[in-house]
Amino acid sequence: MHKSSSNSNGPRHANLKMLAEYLGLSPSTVSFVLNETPGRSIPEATRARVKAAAEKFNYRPSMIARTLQGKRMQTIGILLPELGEGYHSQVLSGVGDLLMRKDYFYFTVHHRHRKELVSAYPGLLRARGVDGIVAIDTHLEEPPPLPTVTVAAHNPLPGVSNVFLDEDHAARLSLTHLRDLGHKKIAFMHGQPFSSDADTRWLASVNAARELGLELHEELAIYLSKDSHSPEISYPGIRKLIKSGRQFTAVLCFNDVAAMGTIRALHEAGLRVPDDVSVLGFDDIQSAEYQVPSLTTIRQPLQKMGSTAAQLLLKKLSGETIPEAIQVEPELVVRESTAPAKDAATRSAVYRAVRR
Amino acid sequence: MHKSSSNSNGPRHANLKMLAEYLGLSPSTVSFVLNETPGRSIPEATRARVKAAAEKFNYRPSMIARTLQGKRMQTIGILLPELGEGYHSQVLSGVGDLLMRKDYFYFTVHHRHRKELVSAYPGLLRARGVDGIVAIDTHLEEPPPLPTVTVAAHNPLPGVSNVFLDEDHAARLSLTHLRDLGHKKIAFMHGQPFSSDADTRWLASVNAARELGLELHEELAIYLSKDSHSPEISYPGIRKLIKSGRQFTAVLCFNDVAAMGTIRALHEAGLRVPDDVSVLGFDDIQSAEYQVPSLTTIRQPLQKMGSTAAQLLLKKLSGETIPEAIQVEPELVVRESTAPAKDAATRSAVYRAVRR
DNA sequence: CAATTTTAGACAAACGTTTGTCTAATTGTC
DNA sequence: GACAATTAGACAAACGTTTGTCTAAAATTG
Repeated sequence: MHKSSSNSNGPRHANLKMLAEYLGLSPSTVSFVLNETPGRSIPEATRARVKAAAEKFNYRPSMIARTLQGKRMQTIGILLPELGEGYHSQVLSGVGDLLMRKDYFYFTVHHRHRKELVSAYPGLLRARGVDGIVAIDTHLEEPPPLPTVTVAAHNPLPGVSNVFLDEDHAARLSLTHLRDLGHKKIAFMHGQPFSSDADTRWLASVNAARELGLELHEELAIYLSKDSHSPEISYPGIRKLIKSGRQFTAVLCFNDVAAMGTIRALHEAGLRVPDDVSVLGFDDIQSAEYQVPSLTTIRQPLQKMGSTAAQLLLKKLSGETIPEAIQVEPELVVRESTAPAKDAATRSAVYRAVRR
Repeated sequence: MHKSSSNSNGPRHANLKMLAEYLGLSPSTVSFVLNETPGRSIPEATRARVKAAAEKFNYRPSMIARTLQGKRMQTIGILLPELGEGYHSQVLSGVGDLLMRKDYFYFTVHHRHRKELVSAYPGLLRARGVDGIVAIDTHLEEPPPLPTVTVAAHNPLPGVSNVFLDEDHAARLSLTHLRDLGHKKIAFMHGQPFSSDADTRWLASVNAARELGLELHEELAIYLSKDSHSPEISYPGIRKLIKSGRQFTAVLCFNDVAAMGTIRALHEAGLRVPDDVSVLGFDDIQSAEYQVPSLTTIRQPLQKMGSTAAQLLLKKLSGETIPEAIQVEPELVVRESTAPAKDAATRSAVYRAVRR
């Protein structure tokens, strides 16, 4: 049970005291040299000796002890719903990349939308000395006890900056594209209720549709509910829609993953994309470009949203004032999964053929 | 520049001393109660008072201070080449999931295969108090100064356990499948040199091919080199192969992502998968199932490899002896991207047609 | 040369815990 | 009732840093 010397059996690891003793100096002096503390006069000769010794013993100051002194740990905590592929991991990668570039380390904690976890984690992170928090697509009930920046927040919180997509712009981009291709009967998808974007995106679509003079048929709405990040989320909904016999020439998907499931469901029903039905994705995740057919989609700059959030948090930590709302712009990426709508007659024929 | 009260202006956060003062007890007594330290007699009444106060002030002991005392931080560091989608993030998700279940936290650090980073990170992690390291697909030159478990290690290291796939089994599975479908002219892919699996997988394929009486033509070999995790890695290689006019009826891909690029390249050349060419993936990443056509692939239990590695590390940390080599078994997942080989005559005709 | 300033560094407190040792009061035993 | 044993808790050292205060020696000034 005891561990005497957990791994290497050397004399633990070099610390300030050992270094000081070896050099015949006091720990404080060594500390001054290594931190280049201003206002302390240490001759160059001594500085050199100290640095050489630090190098020799591969000394690395304990962040732990340093943090106990009230200094920054250079560490932040990232809260997100889920590990694995898709939206979250893209944002995470943006956050992580920037943090590493700035010599920050980070904890990743996932909560699967469970309230107890979401509320417990900030405290646990604080106990581990993190300086701040980035929360991605996470429903925070109250501002955490640490400087925080959110990405795709579920609700505005005082003192917490939020990085989010311009959903109105996104909705206009996607619906304009479909309208220009002649689509009128468009199936819509509503994201899972636990997704922060679900309602705003839906609302934005409704507004944009009205603006563009497109009708929105409730019978063509698909409500996602499955808590999954694989394409199966949209599969049953699309199958049901196909079986219902209702006509549609395009599907506006909640995200690219849902678009993949949609394409597969259509494919299995003998409907070709984009010849028979156009499919529009959302997010532009990495694999969107390499699907067959490649996905036309609304690109969210996910990595950039992540890095922006991280950057803002670091600024906040260094005392700067940062804006509360940071809106980023989407972009329409036209690929193969959308095409001009067929006229009604052709469509009906296809439908009859397909439904047997 | 100074920060007086970085965030909330309350009296910082509850600590042992404050709690003790409030209760009229010494910090040690409070500590004994909260940690249920055995061998200390504290009457139930006092215990209740302490617990109530801790609750009231939302007291959370500082892991920092605790770790300084030599206790475990309940934190591990995860080393991997890259953030984002694919192989690494699946393994990461397995590791992260298990760690969170065990109330461990973790740092993720990525190094992009850069040597200086790989060698610097273990020390930096130690300075932050991590108890151990999981290194995924990472080329470690020497055993880190902390208990370590690797996944898909590049080279064996003394005292470091490694979780890896049974590549011979995998090669037999894939080549048997292709042989049974009648494929003889099979294009092979060699992974990027920085990928730990590249050589072993190649060698395993060569061996399995010999075993099964399949010939391996060097002209049908594709060498990946691009440091990317998008399907573009295989795209140029396949295009070149097609242009060369060499005949092949199947492509054995290094991974699913490469398979996606392969399918796309074939598709663009007017070759249908699996009708004209069968494509076999490797890994079975989440989206493999939802490609069109869905990928036949060799499943690596990536999540499980991650969780196994994490589990082993925790065991090691608690003093148990763990095996040095943990081999996991692959599984053939047959989907749509492979089909019986067409006979040579048909193939040639197709080729002529395609090449114009 | 005496007085002052600067230099080079030591010393000690503090950060928030854990834990070994100590003590006063209470309880139990004969 | 005298003694021992137990109970309830205090006290202090330690972990590895940082940092404010102090001091002896050296250098500068008049």
